[in-house]
Amino acid sequence: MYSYEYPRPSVTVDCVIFAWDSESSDLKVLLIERAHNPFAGNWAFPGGFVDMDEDLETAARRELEEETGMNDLFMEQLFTFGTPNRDPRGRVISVAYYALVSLAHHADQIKAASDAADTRWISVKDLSEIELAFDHQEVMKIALERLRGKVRYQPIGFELLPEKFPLSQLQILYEHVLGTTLDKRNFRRKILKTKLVIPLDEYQQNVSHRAAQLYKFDKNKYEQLVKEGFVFEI
Amino acid sequence: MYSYEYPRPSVTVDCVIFAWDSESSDLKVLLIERAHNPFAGNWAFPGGFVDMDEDLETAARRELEEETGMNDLFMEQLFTFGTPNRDPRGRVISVAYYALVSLAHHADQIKAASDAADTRWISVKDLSEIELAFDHQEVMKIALERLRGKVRYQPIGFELLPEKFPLSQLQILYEHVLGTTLDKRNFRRKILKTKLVIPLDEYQQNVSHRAAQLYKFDKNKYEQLVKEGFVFEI
DNA sequence: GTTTCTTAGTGTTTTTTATACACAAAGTAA
DNA sequence: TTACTTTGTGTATAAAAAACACTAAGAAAC
Repeated sequence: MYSYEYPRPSVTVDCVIFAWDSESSDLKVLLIERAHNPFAGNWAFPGGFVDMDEDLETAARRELEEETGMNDLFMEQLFTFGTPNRDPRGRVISVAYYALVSLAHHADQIKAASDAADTRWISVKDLSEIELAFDHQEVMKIALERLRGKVRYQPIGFELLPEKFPLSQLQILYEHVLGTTLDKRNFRRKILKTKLVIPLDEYQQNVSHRAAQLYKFDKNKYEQLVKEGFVFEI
Repeated sequence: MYSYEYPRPSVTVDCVIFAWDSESSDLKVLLIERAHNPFAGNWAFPGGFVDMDEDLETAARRELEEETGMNDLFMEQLFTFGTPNRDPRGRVISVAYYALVSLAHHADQIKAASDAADTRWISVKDLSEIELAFDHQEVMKIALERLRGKVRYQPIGFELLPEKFPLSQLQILYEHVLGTTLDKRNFRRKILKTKLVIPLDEYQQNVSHRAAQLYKFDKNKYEQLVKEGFVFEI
């Protein structure tokens, strides 16, 4: 154990908050423009210090709620970044989390947050051209890899969609995250075979073409099936 | 940033060092018996404080080398544990890593380490009956889940075997880690189809039955194939 | 109100991959 | 020489993945 005289690192949490924008079919992340140095004017993931009596995930959820107004989102620890000079002010070890949220579903809450002058949803595909603070480009890279890897064997894609969605939206989401194209018939067959999506007696509204049937994800059924050894796979 | 008066957590690294004992076909981890309180007499994973100017992985590799005498092992960040009261002495955040090593291959170095009175290789299957310090049972659980998950889509099983091994050893290793039985012919076909194992003109020695042909893993070829988009899968 | 445009929704065939399964040959020990 | 243990090998069946194209619905434009 360090003596009290011995310097200790600071410990922070950072949150990569992914959102799927159904309108524009675009994967976005929430970024904050830094007002002060270091990296004033650059963008950074929301984050902050971990309180001394606070659990890491609790701290991450607190940051998440502060920025989006939402709790109870899908959230998972991503990676811990601790390169000695990642923060010029001193030794800062950052435990990164990533969260998934549907932009359409929570449009109202999120809008409040994103209306703040210094907070913005930025498309993942534009991110390489933006100056990110600290090692947040690296954080982003690892978050994307994780999302890509995980979406195939855990039904987390649904966390990014509104409660009710057409299957085409789900397919487009998968295609964007995985960076591939998928055959419509094969994709629908596969999804429906899992029995994890429930068809509703509702249809898309305000579209200028045939309206698609809406479905919802049956999370309870999934959790029950997992206990029985079921493994989701796309 | 915390002011210097504000208390900060300590940050440690802990290493779950997995080894495969070919002799007894047994998966083991390296544990240290604690001499002092808290948890005197209990077993714990090797670990220690991160120096202020030291990278996290560097710290983990330093601990690993101190305990096993080996460097350059397969090692990966596992998870960061930070529940406020996981260490009764104060707030300690532990970044856990896991490493893979072949017991047979490095028998000499490891023996030196494991000969120390307080250091021992303990079979994973006996671990639930052993009193582990801190939250190390939880660490163990997560390390095993990771190993099980990862072994199927990354050729890390080879890291646990000696340089030259018969295919039967590889199969037994997979069966133990995955907790299943595998068909010999199908398993061999699958492994050979990847072209990642090179058959040698050498055979098992000192066995009281027909000696099996030895193979070695072609790591360079694997890394090259990965660049071309190859995905290992068992 | 007919035409145009866009997206929804649906089956079958072929190819690939996974699974199930058994016996002869090698080599050591008794 | 016999018994025992482990190696090493092929085929047939079942399941899953991939490839592929047209009709129907509905809104918008003319």
